[in-house]
Amino acid sequence: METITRTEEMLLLATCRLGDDAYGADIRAEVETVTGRRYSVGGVYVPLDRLVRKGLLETEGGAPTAKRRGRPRRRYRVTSAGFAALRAARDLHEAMWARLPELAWKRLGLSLSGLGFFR
Amino acid sequence: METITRTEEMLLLATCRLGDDAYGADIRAEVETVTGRRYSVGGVYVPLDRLVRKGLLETEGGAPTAKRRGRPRRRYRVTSAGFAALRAARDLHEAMWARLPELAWKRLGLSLSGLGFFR
DNA sequence: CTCGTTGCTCTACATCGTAGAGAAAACCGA
DNA sequence: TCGGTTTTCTCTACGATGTAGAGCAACGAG
Repeated sequence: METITRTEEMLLLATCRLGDDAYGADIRAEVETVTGRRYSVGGVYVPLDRLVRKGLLETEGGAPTAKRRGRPRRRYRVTSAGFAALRAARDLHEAMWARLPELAWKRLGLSLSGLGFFR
Repeated sequence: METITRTEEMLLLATCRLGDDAYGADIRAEVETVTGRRYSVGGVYVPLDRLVRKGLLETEGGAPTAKRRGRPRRRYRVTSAGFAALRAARDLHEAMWARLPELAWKRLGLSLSGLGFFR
C-alpha cells in the first residue's frame, strides 16, 4: 500500500473524528483547530476529492434533512481502505521514531516514554 | 514554523539516527529499511538538498580520511532548526491522533494506550 | 422573487516526490 | 602511468500534491 501524505492523514483523522457530522466546512474547521494554521477552501476540498478518488473516503451529496440556509452540505466518511491507510501511516511513524538513539531524544527535549513502548 | 513533509521527517530521522555516519548512501539504505520500499537515488538526494537549503540539515564535502574506493562521501547532520522541525512534526502528529474518539481506535485495531498518555 | 447566507466547485500555480542517466573521484592492477 | 572498476553523487525532467481564492449553486427569510 502506498503511504498517505501528512495532509491526507490529517484530513482522514478529522473526518474520522467528526463522525456523522463530517461535512467539508467542519473538516476544515477541525484541521485549523488542530494545526493552529489557516486553511484556504481549496486547501481542504482538493485533497478531500483526491482521497475520494483513491477510495479512502466516500461521500454523499447534500442531505435534505437539515433546515438551514445555504447550499446543502456534502458528507464524508472514512472507508475501510481509509482506516487501513491510517493504520499504515501510524505504523510507519512509529517505526521511524523507534529507531532513534537515546541521545537524539534529549536533543528533542523528549523522554524515552514517547516511543510508544506501552502499546 | 512550517510543517515538514513525511519524506522530510523520515530523512531527518534517518540522518539523526546515523549520527557521524550519515552519508547519502547510508541514509538511503536506512529509509529503505524503515519503509520496506525501494528509493531511487534522486528520491533521496533531491529532498536532502532541499532540507539543506531550508537550513534543517547541514552538509560537508567528502572527507579525505577513509581509504576506500569510489567518490568521496558527503556527510549530513541535523541542525538545531532540524531538531525543532522534528519536534514540531511529532507534536502535530500527537495532537492529530489524540483527538480521535475511542470508537475509531477499534476500527483501527489499536488500543487506547497507543495515544502516548505515558509521555 | 429577490436577497443574504452558506458551502462547494473549479482552475491555476507553487512546491514536493520520483526516476534514472551519467559524471566525479577514489583505488587497483598491469 | 593509465585505463578499469567501484562507489557515490549531481543534474534534469516530469508527475503528484499543496495552496489559494474567485465565483457559483442551493437554500431560507422576507
